[in-house]
Amino acid sequence: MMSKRGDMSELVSSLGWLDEDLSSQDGEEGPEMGSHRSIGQGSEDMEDPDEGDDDDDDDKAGVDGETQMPKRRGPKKKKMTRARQERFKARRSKANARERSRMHGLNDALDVLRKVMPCYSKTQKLSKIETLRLARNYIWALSEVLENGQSPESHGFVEMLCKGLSQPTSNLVAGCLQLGPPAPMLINKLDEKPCGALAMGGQPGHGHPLVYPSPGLPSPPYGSLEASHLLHVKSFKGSVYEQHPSPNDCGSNSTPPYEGPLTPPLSISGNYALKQEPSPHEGERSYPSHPPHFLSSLPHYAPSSVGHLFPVSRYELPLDIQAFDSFPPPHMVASQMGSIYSE
DNA sequence: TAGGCCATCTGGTCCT
DNA sequence: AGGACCAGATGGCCTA
Repeated sequence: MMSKRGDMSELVSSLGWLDEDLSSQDGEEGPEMGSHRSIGQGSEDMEDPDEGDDDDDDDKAGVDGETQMPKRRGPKKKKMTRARQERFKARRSKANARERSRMHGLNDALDVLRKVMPCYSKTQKLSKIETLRLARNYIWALSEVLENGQSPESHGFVEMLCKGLSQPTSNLVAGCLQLGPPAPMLINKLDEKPCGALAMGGQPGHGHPLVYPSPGLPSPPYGSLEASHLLHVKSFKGSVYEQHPSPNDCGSNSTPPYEGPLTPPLSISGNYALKQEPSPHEGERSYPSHPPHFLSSLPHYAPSSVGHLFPVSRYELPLDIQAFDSFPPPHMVASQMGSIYSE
């Protein structure tokens, strides 16, 4: 398959805008990146700002409308002097480094987010998209707890958490929420144990073989529980199936569940005996109409304070997981989240 | 081997 | 002018 980039490369090269030296730019950056790295350098970035007025903007000439000039007319300033090459390379290299740094910051933030999710695994990281989906669901579910009094032990709560998640992620979450109350000795051993094993056999009397494995489902391990995350699941003392869904559960309360165009239907629904009805509004977002009120108590933080992201290794959940018989009260959630951004 | 996920490079656009 | 942000492209790695 000839890629677009490949096409551009050929085009640019044929126009003589490329200097063979450029193909080795950014050589200091990582082992990857192959031949495509030098593509697209016929843009204005290549132009030397010192070259005079009549040299520039021949790209824009074709865009500005009145004149239907072709973008490139004739062999103008196609020569890449050594100095220009060096300038361009330096600029590109700096931009690449910034972009890498920016993406690393984004990934660090995602890691932090993963760690405050109700299910966290060192060995089986949630993908980026699944992390975001689970976070959305978690906020949504907590808001239901706070605003509508929905029980975090209810079947609807778990259903909300798993809404739109992929099958393995749903199993991971469901498996983690199957845990009984954390025992101190158990907590220390949770790190490396797949939560599936815990759910199935680690907690006799609490682990109900209702969630998985299920025929056709991938087998655990999907992850394990961090001790700090047991705070999120401590309220799940028994199986979620020890209760019948109440009229307050998400399926019937005022806040319609999210039914976005997400991943394929959840097999977990079978395990939970949940009904995954196809949404009549596929593609529409159906979030709660207003943000959870506990979020309003979160401290404001300037983006700049998040810019230098706190090292993940230094991040600790400040909540005492033993302190609550149920979900942490909103103000604790808020303070916890506030502490994330106060470093 | 196909597909999913990811990191990286890149050029364009917007903002300060 | 330079940086931040974004989206597209690409190739590597992993797994079913």
